[in-house]
Amino acid sequence: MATVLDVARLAGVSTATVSRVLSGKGNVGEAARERVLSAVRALDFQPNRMAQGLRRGHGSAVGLLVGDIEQNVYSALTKHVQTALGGIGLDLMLYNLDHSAERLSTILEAAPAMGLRGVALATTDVLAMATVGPQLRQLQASGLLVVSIGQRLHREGVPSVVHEERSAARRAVAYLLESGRGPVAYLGRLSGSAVGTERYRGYAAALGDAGIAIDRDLVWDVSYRFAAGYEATSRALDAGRRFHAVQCGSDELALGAMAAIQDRGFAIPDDVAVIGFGAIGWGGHVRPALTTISVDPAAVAARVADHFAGREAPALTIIPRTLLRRGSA
Amino acid sequence: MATVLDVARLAGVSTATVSRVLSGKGNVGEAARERVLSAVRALDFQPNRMAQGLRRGHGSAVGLLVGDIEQNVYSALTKHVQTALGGIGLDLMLYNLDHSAERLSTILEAAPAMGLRGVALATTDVLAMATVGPQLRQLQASGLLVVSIGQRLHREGVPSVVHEERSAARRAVAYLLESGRGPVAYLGRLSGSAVGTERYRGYAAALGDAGIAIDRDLVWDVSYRFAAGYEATSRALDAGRRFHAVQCGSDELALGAMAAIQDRGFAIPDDVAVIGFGAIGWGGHVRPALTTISVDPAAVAARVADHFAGREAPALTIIPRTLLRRGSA
DNA sequence: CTGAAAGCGCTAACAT
DNA sequence: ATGTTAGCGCTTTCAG
Repeated sequence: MATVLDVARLAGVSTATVSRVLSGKGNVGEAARERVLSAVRALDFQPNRMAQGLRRGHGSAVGLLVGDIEQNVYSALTKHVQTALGGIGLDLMLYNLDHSAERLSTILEAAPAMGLRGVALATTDVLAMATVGPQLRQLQASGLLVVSIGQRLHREGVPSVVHEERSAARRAVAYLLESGRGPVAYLGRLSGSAVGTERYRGYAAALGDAGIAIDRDLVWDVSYRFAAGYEATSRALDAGRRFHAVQCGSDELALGAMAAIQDRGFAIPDDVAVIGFGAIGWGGHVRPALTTISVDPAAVAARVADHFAGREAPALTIIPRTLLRRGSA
Repeated sequence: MATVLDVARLAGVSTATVSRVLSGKGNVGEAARERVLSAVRALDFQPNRMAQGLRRGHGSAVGLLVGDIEQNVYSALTKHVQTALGGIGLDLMLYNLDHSAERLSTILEAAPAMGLRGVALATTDVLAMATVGPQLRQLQASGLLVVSIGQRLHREGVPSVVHEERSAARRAVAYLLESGRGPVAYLGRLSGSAVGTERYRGYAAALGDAGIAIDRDLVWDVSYRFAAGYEATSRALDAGRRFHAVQCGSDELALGAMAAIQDRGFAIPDDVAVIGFGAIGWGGHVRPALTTISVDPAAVAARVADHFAGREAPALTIIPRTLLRRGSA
C-alpha cells in the first residue's frame, strides 16, 4: 500500500501538496499537479480511509439503520441508498435493528466512536423519543449528519425523507368505494408503527368522505407480516363479517389476506377485493396480481444522498405515491 | 468523546495500561485493572475505531458483497451475517454488486484502503477468475480475510460456505418423478450462474436415474427473475409442450411459472406441479403454497463468522437442504 | 507489573 | 505556490 509520502517522493513534492491535489482544496501549480497525478497512477495510490478519518474526525461511511433488511421495502431502500451514497464517495454500514429499540440505542450510542460520517434511520416503528431524541441530538452535536427515512422527525430537528401515507391510503379506499366494493375493511398495524396510524387515518378519511361510519369489526390491528394478515382475515371470514374489500397496511399483509380469502373459496376481486401498500417486488406476479400503492426508493435515496453530500435539502421531503391498479382490486 | 488519555488520567495509570486492560492482552495488576474499568464506565469511554484501525493496520468492519440485496436470498443472508458478525464485534459494510463484474473488481481493489478487516463475497454469478483470482489473492496477502458464500472458491484458496445444490435438486426431481408428475421441465439459469449449472445437473441426474432421456425442449435457460420464469413457461405452454411438472432454479422463477400456468387456466399441482429453489419468505403464502428447497442463512452466517473470528473452520462447508413440501407439488 | 515514547497515514495550520 | 510540522487516538515495543 503506497502512502502519501511515497507519492510525494515520486512526484518530487511534499505530502501537503499531494494532499492538496487529491482534495482539490488549496492552490497547486499546474506542473506539480500533473506530477502528483501521474505518481498517484503509477503507484496506484489510494488514501488510507482510517488515517483520513482519524485526522478529519470522521470516516466516510454512513450507518443505515433499517427495521428489518429481510423485508422487501427495506432491502429495496438499502439498494438504492447504497448506490446513491456510492455516488458521493460514501460507504454504507448496515445495521439491522430487528425492530429492537434497545439495539437502536446501542448503535446510536456507538456511532461517533465508529467513525461514522452520519446515520440514516429507516424504521417506521414508533420511537421512544424520550431516549432516542437526546441521542439523536447528541449525534448531531458531535457533527454527525442524521437523516430519518420513512418517519417524520423534522420537528425534532432531524431532516426527514418520507412517503405520502394518509392521502395515498385515502385515495385507494375511495377507489374501492367508488368501484362499489364496500364495505371495506382495514388490515394493518395501528399502534407501534408511525406510518400505520397515518394509513389508517387515510382509510377513515375516505369512509368519512363517503359518509360511512367506521365499523370497529372491520378494523384489524395486527403486525406487519404475512401470518398476521392471514390470521386476521381468516378470523373475520370465519366470524361471518361482511366486507367486499380489504385495504391493507402492507403488501405482506395483503398477501396473507389473499391467501385466507382464497383458502375459503372466495374469489378475488369479485367476492373480496384487496389492495396492498408498498409495491414490493413479487406483487405483480402473484395471481391475481396485487393492486397496491407505489413506493419510490430511488427518489428517497436521492434525497438522502443530498443530505449527506451537504447539498441544500428541505427539512421534510414527501415522496408521492400512486395507486398501482392490477388484478386484485 | 473521551480518549484513552482521559481514562488513563482518571485512573491514575498510563495509556498503555488502559489499552492493556481493554484488549485483555498483557498483564495488569488487579488494582489498576479495577480503576481503569471504573474510569471507563465513568467517562463512558469507547475506543475510537479509526485510531485503532490505523494503528492495527485494519478496521473492524467486514465488507459483504452481495449479488443483489433486493433478492430475498441475499437480504436474508445479509441479516444473519450482520447478526453473526455483530456477535464477534465486527460491523458490516454492505456493497451491492448488482451483478456487475466491474463493480466487483472496483470494490475488491479498494478494500485494503477502506480498512476492511475482510471481505465476504456472496454472489453466484460466474466469476472471471482471471481477474478476480489475483485480486482475491492480493487481498489475502494484505492480511484481509476472504470468504466465499454460495460459490465454491476453496480451490482458489478462498474458504467457502455453500449450500448443497446438485443433490438437493436431484432429490426434488426424483420426488416429482415418483409422484407420477413427469415429464418434468427444468427452468433456470444454466450459464452465467455458478449454482445454476449444479442445479441443472441434479435435474439431469434424477432423469438419468429414472432412465429418462433429456428433452431439450423442456430445459429453459433463462435469468433468475420473475419475468423470465413467466415468459419461458408461457412460451412452452403456448407451444403445446407436454410436461406435468417444472423444477425451477429459484423461487422467483417458480412464482413466474405459476403465474403463467394459472393465467392459462391450468391447475397447480394437478395439471402442472411446480417446485422452487430457495425457500424465500413469501413462498408459503402464495396459493397454492410453493413447494421448494430450503436454505439456511443462519447456518451460513455462523460458519462465515467462524472464519472472521479466526476460529478454526473448514475450507469448504456444505449446508444441507431439504425439500419443503407445500401445495404446489 | 507498568510507563515512556514512537508512529500508523493523513490533513491543516503555519511558514516561507 | 509549496514545504514543514504538529498532531488525530490508539497500540506496542522497549525499558525499568
